[in-house]
Amino acid sequence: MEQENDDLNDLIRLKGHKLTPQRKAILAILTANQGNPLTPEAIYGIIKNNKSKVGLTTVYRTLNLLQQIGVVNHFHFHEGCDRYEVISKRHHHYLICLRCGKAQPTEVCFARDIRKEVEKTIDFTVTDHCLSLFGYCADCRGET
Amino acid sequence: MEQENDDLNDLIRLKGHKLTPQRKAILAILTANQGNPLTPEAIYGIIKNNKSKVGLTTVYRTLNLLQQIGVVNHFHFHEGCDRYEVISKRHHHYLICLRCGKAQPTEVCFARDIRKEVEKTIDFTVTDHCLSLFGYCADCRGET
DNA sequence: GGTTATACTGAAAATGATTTTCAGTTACGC
DNA sequence: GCGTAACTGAAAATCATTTTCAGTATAACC
Repeated sequence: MEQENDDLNDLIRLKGHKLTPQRKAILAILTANQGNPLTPEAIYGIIKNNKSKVGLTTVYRTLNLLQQIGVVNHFHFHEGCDRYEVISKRHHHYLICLRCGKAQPTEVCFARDIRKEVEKTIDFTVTDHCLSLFGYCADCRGET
Repeated sequence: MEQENDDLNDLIRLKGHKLTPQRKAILAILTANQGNPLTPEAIYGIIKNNKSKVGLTTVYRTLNLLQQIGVVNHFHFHEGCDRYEVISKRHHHYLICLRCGKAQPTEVCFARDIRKEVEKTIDFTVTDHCLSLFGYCADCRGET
């Protein structure tokens, strides 16, 4: 995990940005939470729970930077705010429960097929996609 | 088109809500813009360009109502605001150009396959999904 | 067709997420 | 080590959206 972070830390420098303690802290939190995309507010909360001290502004700015250099992805869970996660080797999407709000990852994705199909019919080059599935998790399905 | 609106207007009453001129106006704008999901602000702008006068608050409230009774859908185009469209018989998704921002609909969708595949591996009932494809349209592909 | 309760509307204020500003601080190339 | 350009954080600004509340209008009832 430390190893992993070293790589990502190096990437920040490689892309011409400064490696500050704030950026390291945010990246560490994100890598410790793979499979659990976090809101900026949640990241800020985790930082406050540790001794560290990073402004919320910096959390937003760092997430934008990390997204720009291709380290993190963001998701919309119909919540009014975005969630961020480090991009992992295994492409995945989320199943969001409409009752309890919990999100669980799934590796099921037909993006390649969709892309191929789209590009066959429309003159458009697909480079990215965003898929979220909504429904009810095992715990919530039975409830009224 | 008028015919179509009559059906939707009736639905508002059927679901126990009052049919006000404001709601009729907003629904008319939405039905006149199928295949072109609009932001609340855009709807408000169109209303102002006509003689009509509807508050922005009412636009938001009406969109929520229409969504609740299953008349409209909303989309996220990574813009910071949602877009709304009347639900049509033909299920579709959008291709959003990362340069010019234009969105074009496509009927390509593997939702049924994705759902089946997900439910085979995870104990989760999928009821809805949200898919957006990003990339470059024919006009923008060549540009620097 | 008039009356009335209740739902609806609009302006302004409140909220919540995010961005900008700006003065002070720090990483890192030299 | 030094200097500069990039970075940070607090406060203010912005933008989308929701709430509040007093006034208004729909449609159910007579």
